[in-house]
Amino acid sequence: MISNIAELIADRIGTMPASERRAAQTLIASYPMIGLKTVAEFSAAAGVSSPTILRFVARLGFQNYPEFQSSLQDELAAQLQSPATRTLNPPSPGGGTVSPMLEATLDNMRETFRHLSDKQLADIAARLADRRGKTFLIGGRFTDPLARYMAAHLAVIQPDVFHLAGQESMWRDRLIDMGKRDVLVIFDIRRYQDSLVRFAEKAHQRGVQIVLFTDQWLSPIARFARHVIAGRTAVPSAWDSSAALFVVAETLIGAVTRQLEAEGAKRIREMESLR
Amino acid sequence: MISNIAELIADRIGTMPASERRAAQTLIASYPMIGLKTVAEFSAAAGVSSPTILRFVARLGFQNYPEFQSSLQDELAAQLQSPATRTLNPPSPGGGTVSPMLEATLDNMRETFRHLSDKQLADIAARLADRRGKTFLIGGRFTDPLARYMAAHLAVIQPDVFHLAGQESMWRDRLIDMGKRDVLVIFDIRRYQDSLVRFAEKAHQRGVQIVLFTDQWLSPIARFARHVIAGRTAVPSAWDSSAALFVVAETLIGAVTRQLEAEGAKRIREMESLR
DNA sequence: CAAAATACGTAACATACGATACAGCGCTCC
DNA sequence: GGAGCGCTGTATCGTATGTTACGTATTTTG
Repeated sequence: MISNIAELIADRIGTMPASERRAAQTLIASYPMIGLKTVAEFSAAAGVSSPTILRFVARLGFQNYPEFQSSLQDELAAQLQSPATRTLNPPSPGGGTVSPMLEATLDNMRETFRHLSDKQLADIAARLADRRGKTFLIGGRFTDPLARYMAAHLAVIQPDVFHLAGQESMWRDRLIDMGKRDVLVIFDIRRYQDSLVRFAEKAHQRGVQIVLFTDQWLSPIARFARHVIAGRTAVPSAWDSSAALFVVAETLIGAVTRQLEAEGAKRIREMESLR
Repeated sequence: MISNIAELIADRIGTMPASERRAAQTLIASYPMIGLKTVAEFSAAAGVSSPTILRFVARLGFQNYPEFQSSLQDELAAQLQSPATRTLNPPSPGGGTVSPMLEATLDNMRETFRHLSDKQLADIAARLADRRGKTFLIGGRFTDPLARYMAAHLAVIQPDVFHLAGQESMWRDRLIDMGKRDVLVIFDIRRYQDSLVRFAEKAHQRGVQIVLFTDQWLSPIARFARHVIAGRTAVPSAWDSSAALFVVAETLIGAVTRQLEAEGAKRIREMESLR
């Protein structure tokens, strides 16, 4: 049963020619506002001609453009009157595949942040913003992208940020550059990697401050860590979700950015001018 | 400070003549839908003549009727995009000071999935699970980690998954391996990277099916993409958040895993035994 | 590889829409 | 009670908008 236009589009987008598909995608991207504007504006936004928009609308089963718009408006009106139904994409009747996943992920985030105090985040952010030392980041098999992501952002606002990539022997040797004033950010969730544990231990012995992103069962690295962030990772799936940790990482990036606002802004301007 | 048209009307309704007041009340009664319809419909609903509607609109300070409508639409769009401003989000139970960052991120996810149907995700998952071709993944400056993350997971459950890393010249040459049966997953959010656009175009010309992860403003690559996922990226910060896209990526990984359950399980067992 | 079919845009067209001019009506204030 | 003013609707006009016809480009099929 198809109850709204968005679903209708999703249902038929597969049978559409390229240009009409572009129209469909443009509409979905800012649903449903573009559809309330004129054909000319719609076509310009989608980068196609007006007849294509009209053909697209006709393919959806409408007699003409105004009828299509009325339908969108009715839908909007219904939606506005009962905000409760705003959980659009109705709880997919039957074998709902998406919702449980998303729900679990959102729960994970709420739960993760519930166990995370503002103070803790502020402390870590202050540590990362403290520019007397260097910042190293590293992750495990599936979490290394998180380390990269964080490194990419931190590197924009401050110098001396290094992502440790490549083979174990490569980054193991970087230990020699690390000291008391430096920070090592490690991402490690189940199954915890021995190589990372060993690396963390060595770094710890050299006095490096370790910030650990892990799951709720805590990687053994927690022993050596100055700060531990335990994220929820459980989702209805065979593997673990890193989404909560990702959001914590973004939150930290935001906090650090704010602390370094002054110099950060200057830095960003400089970078722009280097392009 | 008057921020929306409803307030504006409430402010001036006292100074209006009878008929215009009727227009105002009619609009408020089913705000803002009537205002999006034609002057004729509006006037009929209010039981006044069309010139009265136009005078009413003029009195609110608009030059003409279309301008008034655009203003209403903008307002509506803003409202739809930040559900937080609607009082339906229980202000974080427990009264803890949750960072606005987290709130924005959660909103982004809800909003992103609101524009994303199960069908769409299922289609993309089916495409990715279809093992007649290869899967390539690539991302931009800040989104490449997402490509890596997805690649790492997909590679566990199926062969022929390649993350395109390193210098542009490196992955550009990989084009020669790509054909009609292959899928290219691209992550590209503002500021869109020229190199990626060029790459996507070339791949498209070779018949490669492109799955694009982008922001709500749509990377130019959308032109060439078979499937477009538009995630919300706005957070109270200087940069854009990729969290919503991350979650979509995880959801897709989950869907693909489920589709390949049978062979996937076998594959994972094999891998385990290789350790 | 040729031929047919489909997709797409340009440009001309018709109409429905917003805008305006004007006249009638009621109200207020000398 | 009459003159003036403001409010409102009817009728008309110009135009922006949706629509359609047609030619070219592209893809598909035999």
